[in-house]
Amino acid sequence: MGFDRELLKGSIALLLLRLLSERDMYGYEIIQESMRRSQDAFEFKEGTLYPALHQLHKRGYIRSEWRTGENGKQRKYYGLTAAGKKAARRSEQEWFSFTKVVNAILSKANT
Amino acid sequence: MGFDRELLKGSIALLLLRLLSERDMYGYEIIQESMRRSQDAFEFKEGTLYPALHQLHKRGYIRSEWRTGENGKQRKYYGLTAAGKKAARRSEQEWFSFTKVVNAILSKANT
DNA sequence: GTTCATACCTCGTTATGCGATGTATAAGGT
DNA sequence: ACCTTATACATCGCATAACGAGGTATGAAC
Repeated sequence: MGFDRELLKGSIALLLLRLLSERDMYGYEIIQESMRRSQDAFEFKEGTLYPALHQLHKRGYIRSEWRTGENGKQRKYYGLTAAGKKAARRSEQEWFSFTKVVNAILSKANT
Repeated sequence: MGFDRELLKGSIALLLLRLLSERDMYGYEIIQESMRRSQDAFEFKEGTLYPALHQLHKRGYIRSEWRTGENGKQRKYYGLTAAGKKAARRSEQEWFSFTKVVNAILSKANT
């Protein structure tokens, strides 16, 4: 991943919820899309992604549906439920306030 | 803590290193100081703090020293080693680039 | 016809936050 | 004198989670 792996924790769900709030996506697409947007700095591992998706599903935040892609391959598309959309907004808010607090502590440590 | 606990992971070491780069502090002081700076939004738990400090010590990033405070109580002061100062700069850099990437993914998800 | 990209998944290891719990001292109230 | 509270250190065990490794299946390309 490039980053200290520990930094990632907690932001996984946030990223998934926000990505899916844009449009329905299938697993492999999520991996590629997040790499593309981060210029390969960020790479979802499959061992991370699928369990995370399933967990969000279990929590009722996402729904899943098999569709056949243009290439004839079966793809499992994931999308947000109503609760998921709420959770997306909530977790994004939490992310902003969290980074704000960390940055506050950091900046005061510089003086 | 208020936040999704998972968000914290990985930023703990960062915060400790940056706080100690400012001045030597003892454990209890770190807890109070981080609460003060975040307006009580951020509270280090003792079960989190001390193991984290010991781990940083084991990695050679911090040194510790018992001193007697003005109130007559024994306090264990922690400070950064040379390696710790380097690690502080490194982890701060990593934090900034990490938040940049996450924000990049988030912002594109809004369009 | 074999290799590669696509596409899904699970399991076990490892790491870690932190609640619970324990110890000890000093201060302050009653 | 006694109790509570704040200070100050620490450990242990539970639960959670990232992810490397491994597994299966399909279509395309060479």
